[in-house]
Amino acid sequence: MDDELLNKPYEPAAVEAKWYDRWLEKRYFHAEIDPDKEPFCIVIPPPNITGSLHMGHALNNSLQDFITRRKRMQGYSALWLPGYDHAGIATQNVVERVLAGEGVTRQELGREKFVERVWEWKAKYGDAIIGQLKRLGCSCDWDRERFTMDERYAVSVREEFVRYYEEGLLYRDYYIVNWCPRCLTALSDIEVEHEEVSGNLWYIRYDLEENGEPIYVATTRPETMLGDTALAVNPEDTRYGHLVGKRAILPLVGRRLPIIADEIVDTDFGTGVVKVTPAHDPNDFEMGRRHGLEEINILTPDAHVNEKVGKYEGLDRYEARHQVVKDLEAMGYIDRIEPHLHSVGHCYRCHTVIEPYLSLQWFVRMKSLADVAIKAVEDGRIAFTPERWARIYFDWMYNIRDWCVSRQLWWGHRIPAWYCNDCGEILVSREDPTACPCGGELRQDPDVLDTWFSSGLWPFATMGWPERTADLDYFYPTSVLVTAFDIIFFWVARMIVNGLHFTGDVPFREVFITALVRDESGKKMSKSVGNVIDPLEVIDQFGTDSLRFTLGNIAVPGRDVFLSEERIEGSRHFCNKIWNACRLVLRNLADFHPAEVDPAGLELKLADRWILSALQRAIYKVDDSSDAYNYSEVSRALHDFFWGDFCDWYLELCKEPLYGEDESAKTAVRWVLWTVLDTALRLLHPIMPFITEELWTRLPGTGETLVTAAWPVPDSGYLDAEAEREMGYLQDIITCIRRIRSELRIAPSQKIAAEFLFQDPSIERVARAHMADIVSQARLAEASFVAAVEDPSAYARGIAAGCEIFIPLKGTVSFGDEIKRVEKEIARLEKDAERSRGKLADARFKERAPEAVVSKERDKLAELDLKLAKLREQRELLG
RNA sequence: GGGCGUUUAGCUCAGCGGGAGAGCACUUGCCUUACAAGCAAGGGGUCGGCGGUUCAAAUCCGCCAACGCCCA
Repeated sequence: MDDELLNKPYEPAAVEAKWYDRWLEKRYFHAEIDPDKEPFCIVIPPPNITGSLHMGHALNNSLQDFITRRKRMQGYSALWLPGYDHAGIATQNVVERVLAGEGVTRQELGREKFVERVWEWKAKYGDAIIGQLKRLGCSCDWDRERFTMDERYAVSVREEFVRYYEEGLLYRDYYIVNWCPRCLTALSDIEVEHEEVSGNLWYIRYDLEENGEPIYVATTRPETMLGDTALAVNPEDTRYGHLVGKRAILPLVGRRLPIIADEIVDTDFGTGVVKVTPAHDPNDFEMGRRHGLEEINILTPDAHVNEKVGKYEGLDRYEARHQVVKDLEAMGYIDRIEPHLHSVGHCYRCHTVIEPYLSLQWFVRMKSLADVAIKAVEDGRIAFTPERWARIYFDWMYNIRDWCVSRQLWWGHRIPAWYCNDCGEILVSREDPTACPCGGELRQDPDVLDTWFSSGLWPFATMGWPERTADLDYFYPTSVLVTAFDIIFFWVARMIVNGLHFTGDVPFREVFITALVRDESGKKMSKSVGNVIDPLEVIDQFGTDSLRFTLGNIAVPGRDVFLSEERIEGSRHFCNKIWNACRLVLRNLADFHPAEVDPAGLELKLADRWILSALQRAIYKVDDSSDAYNYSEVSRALHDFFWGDFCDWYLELCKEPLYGEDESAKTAVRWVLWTVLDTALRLLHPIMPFITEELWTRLPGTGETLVTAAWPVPDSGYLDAEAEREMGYLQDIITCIRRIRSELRIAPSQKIAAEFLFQDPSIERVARAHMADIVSQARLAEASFVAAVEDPSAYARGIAAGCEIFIPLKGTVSFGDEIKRVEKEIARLEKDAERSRGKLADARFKERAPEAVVSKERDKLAELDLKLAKLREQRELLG
């Protein structure tokens, strides 16, 4: 063959570089609005611009590409809309870290300069991410690439804010929020990660004002006592009923604290009396509002004690804790200290301990929005796969709380609210206002919006909403969202809420929740642990298709997946197998013209009919499993068909006619080879786009690209149960002889004679008709048919489907080996026979089990008994 | 505290009511003209434990244990 590429093992790098550029050049990935086609649309979960893509992205995007490519081949106008997310807090942190390396803080740089720096960062990493998606082979429509901070996208976000405000669903309030003292911003409830931390329970004595009666109060955060404005007990708690309505003295501070009764107090916690610090605990805050308590904020935004508590001012919260405890102890107010395990919230971006903090923030009123969103999933307009994730969604939605959307950051969508310095009026509008109606001076809210507030518009803002664009008309609602479970609350739920609210329709019809990728020891891959496998390194080493096939292979729905290099290597072997099989076929199809062949006129032999039948089954299986989002099954079906059926059996069996003299047989085989490869490469394309493209375009009579070629449709006319059954006999006979050869250590180069004694005439007919195949595959010198064997002890004796096979033991073979072989076989069959006999001896089995099951069992036992009889006879003859 | 998931061959995992499977690793024999990144054959498992349903359970149900995750 004169083609250099095909003379070597598969080299992914050259093939990948060649094809992706060509695909772009030809704009195959561009989705047109075509009324004659059904639309299919996926919007990418926009990766953060904080850095590069990890293995989770590789999995997620490989699967999206699989889905999109298959739909495109099925004739849909398939749009995969790409983009990335500005990721406010995460990106701001990353850039701040870079600045820190230069010895500058963002405050020193100033807001404007800082934001410029972030844009520079975005330019660099946005490109890097796109480069990675391209290396992965992603067939995104790059003409429609979007970024959540695009000017056009900002219009959508502004519209969202204004509409929510106008509808009364957005409000501004002093409220206790989750505050990150390092990021210096408010966070929403779900941006807080709770962790069990071992701390202490400090029992502090408060004295009753009227008579000095001691009241013991347990707390995990003694420093907050500085902001206490009450003590509380449960109204049902008989131990403390007499205290309610009286007052206690706050140690160190001397403030008089009312003692209140509130149902929220847990009688089992500590002593049953709790301190109430409305400005520093969410429960206390609620209690405080119910009872009209004073809210005393004792901390600065960076969690240092503020000027309200003279002596401790300037201490950070942990120094303050230490000092407060020390002082209390010195004054005899500490009753005891117990070790205590409790849950502490941490910032999901920087892992600093969260401080519940009173501040003025913007909130979205969620209840009514959530009700609509719940209904959409309940009535099936949106379906989750795997289904159980819907429950996670419901649980969260049912217990929804108002969403704090303002962030004290610089990187993000600026809140479109202006405050009048004179009259205090709040203006929220689509256009920037210049002055207050009262004539007063305006200042814009300095804060930005939660990133998820903007990404919650992704499926339709990317298509131009609030304008009614042609893209929205055609592609919206999108078809399926492919993402990981960890952002169901952050993102999936909010897109559903926004989609229903603003477009009146669901944003997507299905949500496919993919697995999380873990390393080989089961840990979540993370940079800090250092166990990440970089997708690009894997691609460099093994090729994109190997990585994609591996990711598909391990993608069992509903389970986290483990990735190891060994596994990827296995996929590389599969690539190479495909490559080499195609080399064999291609070198024999050089002058083959499929268009000139009339399939109806071909004389198909058993192996041809069998492989065509298996091919149809592979199509059915790939279709069913793809529709069920079970990519592990898809890749297994492809692997088993291509390697197990096509390479191991058909390619070996086809050589005889392929290299033979019979022209019509040759034509038939060449047509089958062509057909199987053509179809198999189409089936493989969505998961292994590069290698299949390279090989398919080399097949005679195909086309310039597989990207837009038609997806195979199974032809039930080729399903052939008879061929499958008969091929099974041949495989059984061939394997039986090979096993004898192997166990008797007969070298492959040594051709041997075999005598066949048939019990089953129908099998005999098949075997006789295909004896040439048996001879070639089992490496026989000659085959003969006998009615009986004179001296069986001179033979190795194999029992296959419907026949006995005798192989002369001419001296070269040890009788001892044959005895061992036969004994082993007997032992194995006996186990099966015993179980089968037991079943059939059970009257209730015969009564109640379906007839088909019973007769199958009977046949099985009869066959086993027959085989056993022959083998036992052989064992005795061998002495 | 509430919920979910996992437990099958040495390793990683499929299978989820009727004959225990794959890949890797291991053993044996092979450079057989597509492929040694390969071919052929083989060894290896009371399917976490206990109980139940069923003619039949790795598969369905209950309890328990271990590990992991989510929510509070």
